[in-house]
Amino acid sequence: MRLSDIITEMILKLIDESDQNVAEIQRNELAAMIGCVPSQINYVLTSRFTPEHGFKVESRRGGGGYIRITKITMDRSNALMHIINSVGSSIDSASARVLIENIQERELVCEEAAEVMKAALSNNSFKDIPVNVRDQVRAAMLKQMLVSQL
Amino acid sequence: MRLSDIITEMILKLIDESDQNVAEIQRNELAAMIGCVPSQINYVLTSRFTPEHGFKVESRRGGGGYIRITKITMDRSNALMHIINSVGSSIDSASARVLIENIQERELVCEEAAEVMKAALSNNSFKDIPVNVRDQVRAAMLKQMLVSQL
DNA sequence: TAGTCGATGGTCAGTTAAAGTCAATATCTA
DNA sequence: TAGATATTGACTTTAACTGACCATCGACTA
Repeated sequence: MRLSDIITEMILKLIDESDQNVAEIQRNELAAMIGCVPSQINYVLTSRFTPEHGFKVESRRGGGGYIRITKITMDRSNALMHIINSVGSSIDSASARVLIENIQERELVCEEAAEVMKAALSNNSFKDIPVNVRDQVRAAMLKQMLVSQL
Repeated sequence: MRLSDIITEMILKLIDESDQNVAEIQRNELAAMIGCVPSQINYVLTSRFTPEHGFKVESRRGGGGYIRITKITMDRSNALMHIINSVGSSIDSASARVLIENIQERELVCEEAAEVMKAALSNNSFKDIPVNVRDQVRAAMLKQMLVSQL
């Protein structure tokens, strides 16, 4: 059995045992328990606990640091997830705007958040970004912002 | 639990209990009560009770010395304007994140909006933007987003 | 009134305790 | 066997914590 699978199972088990769909781990501790290098934990997190997989990962460095993995379950989040997955690797300005207005109307995000998203994606913000990567950057950013609302 | 968190909570509680948004402590006494070195109190004060966090700290040495921590209250849009004006034409990722966390803590924007801002400015979103314009784009975008919340 | 002494708080450089990144290498799988 | 996936470990960054030494204040005393 692969290391990655062992780590994945451990984390899933921790989430399952918690009543909040959250697992809070200490990277070094978990690595020691499993017997792998700490950075392997990062690999698993970035390859299998991504937003696309329905997870949110937060962390803090320094003494008393931690990594918190949350499983997304709610309806609103499901709808958002669906939208996130529908955004490809590139999106033009007009489509992005329509999309944001749509999720706002459906009350998937609050008005303030929607305003911030529109501001972030505005032409004004993008004017120094080379044209050839704009739509790509916009898509990545849009997804990142939507994920933050899960 | 971290020492810093314990100290932070103690101070916040003292402020909360006072009717003037002020806590007055004796450094050595508090340190002894918690069981840490006195300078740890300073660490907490400089890392979590700064003006950016909305606090003012005054102190006096010598016999009968004290440390007085005051919570500043300011009108929301004035505070936001002040912050927008303090952002130059370029800002690095870490500074931007700190800034957003501050305005969130001070409740100048709602949590959702702050999350969106952090997501938009994350390194992840900026991956495809040429390094030489990143900080510039970030500053423009940050200001644009803050303005959207006025 | 000047000096000094005890009681405070302040500073800073160094240590420890995390987590993050990245490039090199290994292993699988189509 | 080529390309995707997995694994490793050296190096980086961030946050918390400590202790030795410094600065300031107030009171007391010669």
